[in-house]
Amino acid sequence: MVRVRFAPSPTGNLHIGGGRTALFNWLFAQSQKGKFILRIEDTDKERSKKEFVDEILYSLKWLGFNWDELYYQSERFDRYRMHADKLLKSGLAYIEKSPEGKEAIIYKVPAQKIIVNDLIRGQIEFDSSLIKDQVLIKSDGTPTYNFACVVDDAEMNITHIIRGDDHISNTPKQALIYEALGFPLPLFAHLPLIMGVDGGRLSKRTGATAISDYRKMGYLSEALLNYLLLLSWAPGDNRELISIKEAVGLFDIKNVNKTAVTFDLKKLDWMNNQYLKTADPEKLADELIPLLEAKNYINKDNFDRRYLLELVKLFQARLPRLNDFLDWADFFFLEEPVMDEAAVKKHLALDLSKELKLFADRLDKLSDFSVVNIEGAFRDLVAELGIEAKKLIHPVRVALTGKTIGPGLFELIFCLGKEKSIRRLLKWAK
RNA sequence: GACCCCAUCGUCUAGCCUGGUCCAGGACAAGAGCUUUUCAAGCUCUCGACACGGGUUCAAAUCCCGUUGGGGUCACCA
Repeated sequence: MVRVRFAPSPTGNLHIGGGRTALFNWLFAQSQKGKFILRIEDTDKERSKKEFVDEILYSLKWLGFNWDELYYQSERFDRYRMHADKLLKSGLAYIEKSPEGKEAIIYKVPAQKIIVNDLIRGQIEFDSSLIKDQVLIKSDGTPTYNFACVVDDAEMNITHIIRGDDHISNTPKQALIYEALGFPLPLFAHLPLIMGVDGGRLSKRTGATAISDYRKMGYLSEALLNYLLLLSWAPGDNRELISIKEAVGLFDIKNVNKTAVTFDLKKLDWMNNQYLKTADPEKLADELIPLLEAKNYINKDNFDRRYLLELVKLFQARLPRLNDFLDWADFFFLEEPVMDEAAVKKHLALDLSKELKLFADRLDKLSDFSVVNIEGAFRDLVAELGIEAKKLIHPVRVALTGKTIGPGLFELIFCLGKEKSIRRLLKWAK
């Protein structure tokens, strides 16, 4: 039975790289009908924080990863100690005393060739004579990463270790410890690193790094997952939109690429829009409600949900991020639209009092205020006035929304309502 | 610096294992146009890559070697 693990350290949020590692582990487990184990590597008492543990678990759930088992290294110190003592007894490790008299347990690294077969990269060779003796248990009694990691992976029967490229150089050190402890070596697969647009490591300077930041910006988890999936893996048939469920059936770890990749926000935006287009408006509305309330656009205990759903439908196909709805659709919630000065200058500089008054009047006279009738009234009016439709469409749009861009004008007027539309039109008719 | 990893359009990739069907395909971005209503939506088109040098071979993006370039690791952090 395949058993993989994702082992984050709660010294920070779950970041993009961690999310991707979790994704490939989870995907591999699902595709192999194996188990996905979560292990919190909280041996560093100073830097590990409960809030980060909570944040990581929350982000993993948001991404849709459910784990079969959960462990905390801080609860397993006796296991590490036991195995270290074993190595001490067998003479493979020794004690080193610090000037203050504290004792650390050090593993004596033997000089030998170490060959590791990587599922993605093939054979990798190392020469352990280049590796210095490794601390197993620090003088404060806590285990080091490489030691705790091996003890846990072995005791938890982990069969495949799928992790970032940056761990390649830890692999020979760990392989030696497996051997010393008498544990069988698991299989390894090292994923290429995700770089920022500057070519260096993904950092806050080059953009948001935490998974939760992307959630807060209005990215759908399905879109982020799909994007992350395509970073270093492709189904081979030129398809880009692949649901995580579908990916389970198509995924093969051997097809994962070796090259480091760049995290490109532009493509993520495109992908997010693709998912937003077909997303359930009910679900989108649920996510927007707290945000709209924070802006005082609605009162969550007293608002028209059906109306909000109409607005969501009006915008969802054109939003890169769900949160853009807040700015793009603000004029529906505000008493008066926020006017874009450049738009006013471009489309409302000329005096259109007559035309706007007439259109307001036609709207007022509609007994059935429907999209079709609104458009009909508008088309009739411009025909009578003998002007091009767009000569009036743009000014009307700006008067109503304050913006030059947005959804189709007639649906927009329908959603805005007769009264509000007329009031905003007349404001520009002297 | 030492060790390790990597190398197809600006970016993500297909092709590479099993050499010929590739003067290299797709997507994002960019540019142009269309959409008698905008664009940040949609449609169409354009631009654009096998890092370099040697081999092997009738034939190389594909195999081998080297160079260059990029990245990672060298903690009693994980």
